[in-house]
Amino acid sequence: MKISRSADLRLDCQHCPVRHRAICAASDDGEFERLNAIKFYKSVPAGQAVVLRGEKLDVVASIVSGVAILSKTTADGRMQITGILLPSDFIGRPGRDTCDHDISAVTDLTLCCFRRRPFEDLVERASGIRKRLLDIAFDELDAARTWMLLLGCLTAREKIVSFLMLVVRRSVLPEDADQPVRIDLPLSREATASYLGLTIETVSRQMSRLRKDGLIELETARRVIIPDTSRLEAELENAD
Amino acid sequence: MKISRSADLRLDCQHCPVRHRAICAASDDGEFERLNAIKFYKSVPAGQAVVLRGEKLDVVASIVSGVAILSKTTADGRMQITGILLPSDFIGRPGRDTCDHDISAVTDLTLCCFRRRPFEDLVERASGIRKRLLDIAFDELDAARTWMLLLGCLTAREKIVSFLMLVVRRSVLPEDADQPVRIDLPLSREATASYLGLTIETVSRQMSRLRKDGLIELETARRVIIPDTSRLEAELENAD
DNA sequence: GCGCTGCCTTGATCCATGTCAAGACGATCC
DNA sequence: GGATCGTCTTGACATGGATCAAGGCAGCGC
Repeated sequence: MKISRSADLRLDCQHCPVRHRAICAASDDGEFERLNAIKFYKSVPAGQAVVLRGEKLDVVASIVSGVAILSKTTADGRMQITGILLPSDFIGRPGRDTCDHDISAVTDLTLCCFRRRPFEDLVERASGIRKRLLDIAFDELDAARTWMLLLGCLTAREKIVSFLMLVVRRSVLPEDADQPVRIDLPLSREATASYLGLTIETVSRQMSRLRKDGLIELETARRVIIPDTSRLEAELENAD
Repeated sequence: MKISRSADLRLDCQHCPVRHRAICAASDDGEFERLNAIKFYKSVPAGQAVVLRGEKLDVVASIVSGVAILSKTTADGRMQITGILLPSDFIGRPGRDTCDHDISAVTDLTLCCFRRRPFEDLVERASGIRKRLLDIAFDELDAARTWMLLLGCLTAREKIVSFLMLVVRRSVLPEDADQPVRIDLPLSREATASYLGLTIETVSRQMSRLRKDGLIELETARRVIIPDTSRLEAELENAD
């Protein structure tokens, strides 16, 4: 990733939308100040790569706004999306200067970046950040393993329902979940297919079947209304 | 996991087979002494669970000898193995007292355990252990994501070849890899199937096809001879 | 309005892998 | 040796999802 500071970004930690969930969340005042001192913002336009596999990556970052994907690709071009990155999610690997993933921006992205070395030094000294980092790593690991269950064992319909419920959980407040819910899918059909280990056509067909079964309505291809989330979730009673 | 100390285990760190690869690897003398002071050994017989999903787990541990598996299961019994644990691999999650996985012993197991709280305290104070732990977590994460590519994109044959090569890499010295190699598969056909997101029958058939194609020989079902590892690996030229 | 272009949907067909079923093989016990 | 049991292999068949192919539809530039 080229480190091009975005002069037009004047975000301030006080008003940062991810202040309480990102890597900086658990830091006390002193740690926070030091993080603040070394941070800089960066924008990445939709569709552009943030890093490619094997490239040098000498920053770590939090996503402030936008959606990115982590992916791996086979030599002959088959791609698997291994994670969606939403605001507050963490990018990069302390202790290593290369990346073994492709990361790319799905929408326009704002990143809060830290040069890796100063960040590592800070992690050494700041126990709040350190704990948060370790927790983030283990949470990601749990999520990856949960996704392995999905990829290896679930049917196409269960995969789609799992994906819809994932978006609901990340974008709807728990207290609103018993009413009809409208969600915007962060991924195209193609990206969804790649995330779920399916093809575009299968994703599309299963969406149509869920619509015919009355479990969802499609306002547009990317905007979904779920009249009753518990009924949709019930489709997973054999899964999870 | 019940903490039953094994009185008959008198292993000593000096002669520990995983001394240089496990969580203790990067620790300096002082840290090492303190780890040593709180460690205790535990045996788990083959087939027995180490922890079940949701159970309390108030220790962390390194595998000293034997093979264990991490797995997740759906409500109706479909199982996905999410990782194989071999000697030097790490079990447990600092900072959390429950486990969201099943872990079970495939062979008789010897674990080097640390009660979680004292271990966490030590991690706070010992930077060598801390770095090693973070590195282990990120390595596991990379491995999990690589496996997602396998589960989502590879064919049955490619999955089997990947698995065989994985065992080769973990059990054969690099300098011996250009000669015919004999490996003992750590998993039954059933467990292999579950690891690869396949059925027993498909695993068995693909092994037979690899045999007919002259890429492997089957001394027994679990003991495989690979006359030419590079030729086997070439089967993956479209994958990875 | 019209014609692109990119994304999505739907239908027809195919095939890799799953499912069901029948042995084969090896270990263990008597 | 023979019976039994668990594990593995092989065959016949079924099917979920992939592939191939043909439009539909919304956004955008002209």
